[in-house]
Amino acid sequence: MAFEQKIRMEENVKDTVRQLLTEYLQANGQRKTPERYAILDTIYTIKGHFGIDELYHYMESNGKFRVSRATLYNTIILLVDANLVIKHQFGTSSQYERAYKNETHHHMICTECGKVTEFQDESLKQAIANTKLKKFTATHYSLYIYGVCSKCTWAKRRKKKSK
Amino acid sequence: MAFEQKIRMEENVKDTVRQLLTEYLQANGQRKTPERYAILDTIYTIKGHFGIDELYHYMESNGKFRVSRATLYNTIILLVDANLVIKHQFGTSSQYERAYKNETHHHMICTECGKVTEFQDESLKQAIANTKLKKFTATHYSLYIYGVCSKCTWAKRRKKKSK
DNA sequence: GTCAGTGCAAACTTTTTGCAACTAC
DNA sequence: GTAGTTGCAAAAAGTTTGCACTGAC
Repeated sequence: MAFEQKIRMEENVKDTVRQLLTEYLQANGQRKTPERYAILDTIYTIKGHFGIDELYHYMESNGKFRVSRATLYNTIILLVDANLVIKHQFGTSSQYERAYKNETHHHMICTECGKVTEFQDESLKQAIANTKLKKFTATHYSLYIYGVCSKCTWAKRRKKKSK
Repeated sequence: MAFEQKIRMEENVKDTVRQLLTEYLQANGQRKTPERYAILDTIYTIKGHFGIDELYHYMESNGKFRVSRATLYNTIILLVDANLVIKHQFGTSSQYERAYKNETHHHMICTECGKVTEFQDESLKQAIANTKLKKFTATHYSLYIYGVCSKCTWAKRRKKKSK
């Protein structure tokens, strides 16, 4: 796919989620503040996972719009409720990622170095989607597979030998 | 199964994990302190998930052995490394559960009230176990399905109506 | 004009760290 | 005896909260 086409698609996604946010705010009688749109836009600019602090610094250095941490915390909860952002809890701090037009993926987490790698698996995806739950309306899910990445496997062996 | 038999099985599990801890400590040249065994024992007495604070108060009120929070944090990391405890990150604070002889299960998490419910699903379990990962040695996994529990579904409807 | 939403700083919660005292080896 | 561990208290990290001010409606 051509580069320019990719950019155009990204813009479409941004427009769409902006629209979705507007609808959500209207439906809930909440205000359409510039902060909320700026935060949503930034989130859909970032690829992959991010934490609140990262988001804060990204927006600050980007210079387009400055918001306080408190507003980030408030807004991210709103965006999670609006199903525009997904929340994860990998390590100490919460991690987030965009929810709309984001390919479902699973996570491998290295227990040695904490590195998080995404991967796709169609049959796994289907197995989870086909699972019927009692007394529960599922909206989304997270699968975290813990283990040791190849890099750390070697580091660990060296470490054990030297002891 | 008779009640007494269950108790006996539980005791066997405790003995086994104590043994496993001993082996782990020996293999890594670490000390066999009474604190470590007391903490392991307590964890395998608790059924289900627990946080550090819960564990702290449980041990305190139980009166058998008093340990500091710092030691709990240190020891739980050790036990996770020894594959005797599994770490989760549901909400703000870390949650843990015993790893040995604990039926693999999945988690449903209500995004409204935060309630965590466990469930079993054999085909899901197999689908995950059969997934091949590149450059990664998996030890265990966690599947969290987010959504709204039946209780909160009703509460939410009432709330929306009243708005 | 009104009240939801924002920024700031203080408070709070959970986890980590430095250091003296202790104890398993 | 000596280093690995523990307990304590202080610090750090992440998140929430109270309140005055601002701006979307």
